[in-house]
Amino acid sequence: MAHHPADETSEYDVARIQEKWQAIWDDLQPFSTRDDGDKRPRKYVLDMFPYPSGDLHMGHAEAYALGDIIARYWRQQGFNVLHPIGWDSFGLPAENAAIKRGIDPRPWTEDNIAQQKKSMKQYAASFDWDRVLHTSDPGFYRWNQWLFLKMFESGLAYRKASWVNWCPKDQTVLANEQVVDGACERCGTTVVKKKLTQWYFKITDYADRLLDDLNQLEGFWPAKVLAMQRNWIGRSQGADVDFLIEGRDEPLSVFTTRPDTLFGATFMVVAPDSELAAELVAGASTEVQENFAAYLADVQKNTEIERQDASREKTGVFLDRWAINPVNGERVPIWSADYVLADYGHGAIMAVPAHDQRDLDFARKFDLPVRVVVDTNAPITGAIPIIVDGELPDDLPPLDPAGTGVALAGDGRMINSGPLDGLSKSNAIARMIELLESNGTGRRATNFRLRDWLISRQRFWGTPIPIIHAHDGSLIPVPDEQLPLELPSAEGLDLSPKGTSPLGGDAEWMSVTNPVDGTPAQRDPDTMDTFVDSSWYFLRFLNPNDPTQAFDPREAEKWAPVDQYIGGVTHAILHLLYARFITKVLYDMGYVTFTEPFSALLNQGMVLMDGSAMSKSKGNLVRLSEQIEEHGVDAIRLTMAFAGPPEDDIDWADVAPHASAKFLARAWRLARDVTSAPDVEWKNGDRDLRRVTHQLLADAPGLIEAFKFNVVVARIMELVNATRKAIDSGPGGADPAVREAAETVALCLSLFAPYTAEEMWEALGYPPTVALYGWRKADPTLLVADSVTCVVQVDGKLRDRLKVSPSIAPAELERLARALPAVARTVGDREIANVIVRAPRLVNLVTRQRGETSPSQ
RNA sequence: GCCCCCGUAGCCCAAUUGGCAGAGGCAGACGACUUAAAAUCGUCACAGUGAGGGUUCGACCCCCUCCGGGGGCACCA
Repeated sequence: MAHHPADETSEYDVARIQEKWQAIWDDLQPFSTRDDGDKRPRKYVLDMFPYPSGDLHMGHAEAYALGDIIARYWRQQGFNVLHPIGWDSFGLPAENAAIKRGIDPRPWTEDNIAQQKKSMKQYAASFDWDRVLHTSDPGFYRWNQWLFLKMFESGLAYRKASWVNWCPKDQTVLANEQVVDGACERCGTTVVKKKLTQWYFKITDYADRLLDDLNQLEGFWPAKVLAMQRNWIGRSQGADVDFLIEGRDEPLSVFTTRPDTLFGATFMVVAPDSELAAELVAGASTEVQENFAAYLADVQKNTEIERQDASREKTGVFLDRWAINPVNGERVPIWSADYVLADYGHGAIMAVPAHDQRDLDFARKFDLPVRVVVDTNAPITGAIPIIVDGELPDDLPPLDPAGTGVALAGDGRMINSGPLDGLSKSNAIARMIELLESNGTGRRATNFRLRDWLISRQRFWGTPIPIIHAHDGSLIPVPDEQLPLELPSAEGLDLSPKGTSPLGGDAEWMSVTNPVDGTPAQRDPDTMDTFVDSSWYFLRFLNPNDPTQAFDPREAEKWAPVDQYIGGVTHAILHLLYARFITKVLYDMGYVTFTEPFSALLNQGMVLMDGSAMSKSKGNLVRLSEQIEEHGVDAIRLTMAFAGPPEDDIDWADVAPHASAKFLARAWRLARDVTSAPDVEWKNGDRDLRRVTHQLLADAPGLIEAFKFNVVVARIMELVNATRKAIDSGPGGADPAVREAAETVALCLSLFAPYTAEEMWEALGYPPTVALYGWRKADPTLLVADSVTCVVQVDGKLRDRLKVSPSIAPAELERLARALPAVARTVGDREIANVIVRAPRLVNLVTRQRGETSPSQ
């Protein structure tokens, strides 16, 4: 009782404790990573940085609780842990709030950051507060501009005119990744197509590496995220095939994954919105041109949602042009239809209706020929159809896709295909590619679903693109000494969405002198996608205030890549793909020595209320500030950790923060009830309690590293219960084992409930701070039980138990088991056929009827 | 349509990866303390693992089929 100051109440007063320790931590700065002479091994633990729209919410509370457990864990294990935080402070919410209130986005953003920072400190997140960054800070986005210019120099940033996704509400273009089910990811408005000249990053140059390097992350990233990334990149292997076009000099190339079916190509289709279609139709009759123009107009009225509806009727027009099949010299008609996409492959396909469902649907609609070239009923080694007793079954489906309407997509043997006849699908593909390559009419080819990353935005609140448009149309980088190219004040600017960049309305800002020849020129009025900011911010944390470089490569060598990244699965594709891409670009440029930015990834689930995501409109919003007010920070953090596996969603209706608070008070009371001095000899303590303590010391690290935080909390509860029992009805509060147990509880709790842990640690007679006190190793002699329970089974059923030494010999164990009365009774007059002994845990006696030599049939 | 994940007490979740189904918590019942209540402390009850089949001496765990829930991709040639 002597170890806590008398002037403090004996109540567990959450508000008082929180205030007290925030002041101490501010003073001691226990989580700073400034010391260059630090010889400890390093860990970089990073939480995805928040968007400063309002105060922290329950989702932040979960993410930052989990990230903080990991950061505190590695510190406790003796690592020098870098755990920084910053704000993703550019973007639409600030801009929209500014428009709504008629103010500049800056103060709104700054207020929110100040609020969130205060809340994070209260939440006891162990961030290094010396390394804060904001992406809307010119000191940060200056290096965004540097990155852009590096990309521009190396040809990875380029402008092109194309049909882009356009959100009519936000009045801005969207990256492919920001279009979900044909609607704007942000506001849900149906996205339309618009032809614009925009800036792109050439991520497709890295498609192979982005896909192949995912293998390195296997086991360290959630399998789900790896699958989503692989799906998104969508690599297809096949061949390009060149078709001659009558009346055209250049052949037309198509991409196909099924070059084996080239003999079955009966028509070609080009995307209506492609250059190719326009060119082909230009040489056709007036009637065809009119038909095509009408069709194209029709297609462009369709929204993405309508176009992606695969069940809708096929549409198209004949272009009255003809192509020559390079393998059999056949003339095939060329059609245009919107089921072919302009920006995939070559914007044109060879149609093989017998073996492709889309082509078959089209052929049936427009009465085009269907020719089967793969006998999908012919037997293939290891594939269907199944041969029964050496005979083919006689109920095989007919090879009549035109009649049945079902394309024959399966494997089989080639027919009607000249030199390919008799080959299996995979052999025919290989053979056809050889043929095409030797004739010079085709070649092996790969295509990706992934498109280049559209990075320009027609909005104000983002990084200005550092390019000057000369009067002759040439693109000139803003000279380095003129960076940062700062955003002007929003005052007097019309930020409201109108389809053109607000910056374009600032004539003074827009006008610039061409740095090459001194002539008048214009700035680029667009700003960058905020995903550019977050694609490299983890490197900026290494020297967040360095005015001379984006990051110090030597610091990157020390700390990067990020050892543990923590964030929501909502960023499984976009942010992670872009960060992986930019990391590879920086690697190629020689700035970093690694190719993947995040060595390990943990996705936390969502916090729900009554089964669905919280929202004001649903009326199921739980306010973090109110939860903290009611239960305390520690109880909320603990509840987040204890609710279940981190990647599972937490339904706040299913968890009990008040129970966490009760448990923490219970733990805290242990420290108060310890009556021995800090220097007692633990080895004289109660052995049973010590065993529980040391079992936890032995198991906790592995459980934390496996992210089984809920299990660790359960085990701490177990130790608290055992300690309570020892105090109240065991050896009592003076027993050294009770002190050892209470100290262990404090050490473990410091990961989850820092305030309670500090308070206990102080009450137990130690100076601050428990967060920097190292982990204690378990005593192996306390991990071996004096005796273990051995299960005795007869025919797999539990019949009795034995208390035996852990080191008992199998033969001895079997003898003891056979001698048990319950065993003898169960075996009866049956004969023991087999004995399985897994000393010291289990004996299983397998019996059979006397006289039988083998188990009955 | 294709691919992936998950189904364990009323509820949230464990189970050393094939060896006693229960660590922990919520909710519940009972008891102690109290004039009473709250808080606290203690005791107790509750499932045979979504269904069916298979492999095995032995299956929550591995295999197959089905049911239920969740997620990703999808006119990408």
